[in-house]
Amino acid sequence: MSEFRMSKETRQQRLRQQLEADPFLTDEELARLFKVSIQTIRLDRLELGLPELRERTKQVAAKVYAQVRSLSGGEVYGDLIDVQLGRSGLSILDTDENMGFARTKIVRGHHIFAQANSLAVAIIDAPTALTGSAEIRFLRPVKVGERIVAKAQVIESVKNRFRVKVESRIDQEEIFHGDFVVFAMEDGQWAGD
Amino acid sequence: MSEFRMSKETRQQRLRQQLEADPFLTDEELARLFKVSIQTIRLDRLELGLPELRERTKQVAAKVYAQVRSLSGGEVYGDLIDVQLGRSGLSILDTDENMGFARTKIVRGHHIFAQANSLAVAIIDAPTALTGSAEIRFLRPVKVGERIVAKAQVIESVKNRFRVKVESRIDQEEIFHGDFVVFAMEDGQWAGD
DNA sequence: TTACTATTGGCATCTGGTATTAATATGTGA
DNA sequence: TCACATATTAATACCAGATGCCAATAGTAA
Repeated sequence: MSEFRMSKETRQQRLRQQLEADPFLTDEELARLFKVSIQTIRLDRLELGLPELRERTKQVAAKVYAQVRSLSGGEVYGDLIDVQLGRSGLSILDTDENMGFARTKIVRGHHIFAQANSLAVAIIDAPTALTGSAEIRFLRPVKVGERIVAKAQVIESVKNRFRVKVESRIDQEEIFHGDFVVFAMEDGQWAGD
Repeated sequence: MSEFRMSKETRQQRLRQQLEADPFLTDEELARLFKVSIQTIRLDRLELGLPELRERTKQVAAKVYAQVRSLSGGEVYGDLIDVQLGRSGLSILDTDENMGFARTKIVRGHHIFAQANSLAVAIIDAPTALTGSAEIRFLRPVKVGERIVAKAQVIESVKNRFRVKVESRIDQEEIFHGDFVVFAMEDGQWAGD
């Protein structure tokens, strides 16, 4: 019979945690969970500034969606500033929120790689070019919001095999470099594979 | 005045594509887009078996959410299937149209890298982990639509420095492998940088 | 008791739909 | 050209999961 009555404060804290753990709970379910009325839950959400179920769902969905899309963009990841086909190229990437880890705001390595890789491929003077291998190094973490400038240069080419060096900088400071081996190919070379 | 009237069939096809590209469109917006009434859109969705906005949103959200939550949500590129923190992990990436070059339908290397890299980082048992360097090799081109299974294994760890080997396969055939050096870090280690 | 906060209830309203039925267009074959 | 089929639009009732607002009640400390 002794129905414990949680203090408003602790209830609200737990509410926060609960929704963090599972954002797909309706107010009704939450009300049952905390043994209070639906209205109380709504008041709590209001006071805490927590959005409703649909909004939460949308936020979860949109977050990932943006992430995947950002990697899927055009043929070059970043903005191509200058290209001398077969020789060198330059691209800029403005990093943003959804390229980074939510907690640390540090840009995930594969975005930095994507910029370098797509640039390395873009400067090859051939209908199609594919990365064969690469040796890369991340020199310091990049924070969300920083602008990365990548410079690529062909340093050797033997037949259809190119070695491309890419250096990425933020304000002159080198934050990444990579040696890429890229293969140029005739159209349809791999088509019947 | 010549208002073109798309055939029902082509409209429905485009509707499908449109929702694939952006699942967050209401019937109203779709109606405007296709210049038909809202009812027509609803009939189309019914015939095509396409769920309503909220359902679509939920599905996108749930998919992400299903991925192991050991990291904060959708931090991994691909679907995390299994993780033994500090030891090994497995992820699947279903490649699609917009991961590839439009002309050749070959998946851009950085998507393959992104899967491997984020997996390598995910299996480290630390609040934060960052890629320091990597040596990678693309063994054959991947065509759009193929399913890549990446397997990662920690093969050495000295203090906060881990060497992780990742092998990516399509139907048992190895298509990529990489040696990553990943650093684990305490919370806030780079914060004041 | 009084005063105040916390909780609950009731009601109108909103969005983005489903489900159903009916009224119009529009096109096509005979 | 008429008749029928198919496609489109319209109208209405209903639902979930909310918001916003106001009034009623419970609990609690001075």
